[in-house]
Amino acid sequence: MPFQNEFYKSAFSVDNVIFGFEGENLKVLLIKRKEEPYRGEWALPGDIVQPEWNLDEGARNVLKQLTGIENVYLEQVHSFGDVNRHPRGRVITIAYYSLIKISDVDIKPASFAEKVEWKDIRSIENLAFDHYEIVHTCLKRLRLNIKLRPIGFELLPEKFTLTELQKLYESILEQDLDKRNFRKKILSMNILRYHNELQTGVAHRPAKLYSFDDEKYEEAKENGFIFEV
Amino acid sequence: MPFQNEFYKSAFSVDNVIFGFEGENLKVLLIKRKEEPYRGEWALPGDIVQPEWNLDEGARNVLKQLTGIENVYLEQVHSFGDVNRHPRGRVITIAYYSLIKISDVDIKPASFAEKVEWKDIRSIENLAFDHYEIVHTCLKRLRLNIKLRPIGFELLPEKFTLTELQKLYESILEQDLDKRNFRKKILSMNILRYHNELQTGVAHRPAKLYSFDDEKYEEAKENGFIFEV
DNA sequence: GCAAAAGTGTTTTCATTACACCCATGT
DNA sequence: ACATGGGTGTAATGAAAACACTTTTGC
Repeated sequence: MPFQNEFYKSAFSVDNVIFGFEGENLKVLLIKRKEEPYRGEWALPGDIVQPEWNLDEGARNVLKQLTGIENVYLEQVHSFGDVNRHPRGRVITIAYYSLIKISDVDIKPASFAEKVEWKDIRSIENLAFDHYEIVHTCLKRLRLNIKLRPIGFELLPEKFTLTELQKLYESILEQDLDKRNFRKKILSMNILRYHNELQTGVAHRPAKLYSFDDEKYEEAKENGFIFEV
Repeated sequence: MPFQNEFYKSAFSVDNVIFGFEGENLKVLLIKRKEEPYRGEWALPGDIVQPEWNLDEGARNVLKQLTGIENVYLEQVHSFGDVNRHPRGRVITIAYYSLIKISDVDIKPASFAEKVEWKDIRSIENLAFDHYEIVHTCLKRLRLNIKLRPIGFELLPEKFTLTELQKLYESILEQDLDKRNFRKKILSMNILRYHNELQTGVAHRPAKLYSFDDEKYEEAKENGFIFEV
């Protein structure tokens, strides 16, 4: 098997830090490895890049295998290639992160994983390989980008409340935000659509439901609007 | 030669966008290729990453071979791995940029290059492979980072005038800055050292010479200072 | 009627912008 | 004396921050 030989000398993989948001917590989809090395340990989902795949396709495939979903926000972050990062040989990995709506997903057990679970970002420790470093590098990048691009919405259901959006920002940025100022800023951007719909089944005044309006955003951009939180 | 076989199936390289600054222009060090593919065309300096090198080392080696210098600011930017980006097989390249002081450098002819030259960033067109895209991806990253970190100094001689610094920012950001406001902002950061030295040999009032003071910067950071231009 | 989160405006504070003239040197 | 870039301060503007109470619903 020539591929095996080659693999253990030098190979490329992609690893995908799949972010989701639930309740008030940012989560990452991790797998428990079924095979050596690092059998039984938690790790990022990833795969060897096949010769006929582009890098982004590799990252999308990882996601699709695990969750069945496609068309998500995906961003390449960094490549990790320390000589000794993989105990079986030289493997350079290209790290991506994806943003998905947890509610859209039914996790599929994957062949290479004993378990697949959403883990709270703050509870993550001790991952296989250099995956801990990868997760935190991606988190740092997410923190930067969420302030500069309207990508937070990718983590929320189609329709969401402003409080949910605020909690999302707070959990990613790890800082509290002022409710009034946050709402003022977001609403003044004029990139949300209000559906004349309210939350139901909550034991308090129901909140208005909004969705991100891509058309409005594109229009605003043409008029010189620059997203920034 | 097993390496050759493997190389032409799948390999990884580093490419280094080496930025320099001279006069009022941002420059990039390019080579004219001596060998196929793309013989005679301008390209980025790069190299195959040897199995025993970390990625950063690969990028530093490229720089060292070409200029003899070490200890420069280096940053990984993005990996490019489109299936067809290299006509001879699958080659994934990891792009870096470096910031160097042109005055420190005596360009060495490299074995793989017919010529090596500093090219004005605005004059660059039609590079080999996907190197044009790589240059512009790195430039975009530099534009972002130069606002958020005190790295502009890496492109200037040890001692520089405030006008030189301003011109540097203007050429990278491609926008004019107000002289008084720029100086006020930079000086108020308190991260420069004034040497009680002036420019000499200029046909106008000589400017004060400053250098970036790393100690002051570290101290300021500890007091919560965040660099931003 | 009580608990729980939604919703809402104004003032203060601070950073950014705009702007024009005198100064020191070489030729 | 003139050309060239160096050096400087203040007022106006606008964005961000601080801050507390009323509203609507379910139980």
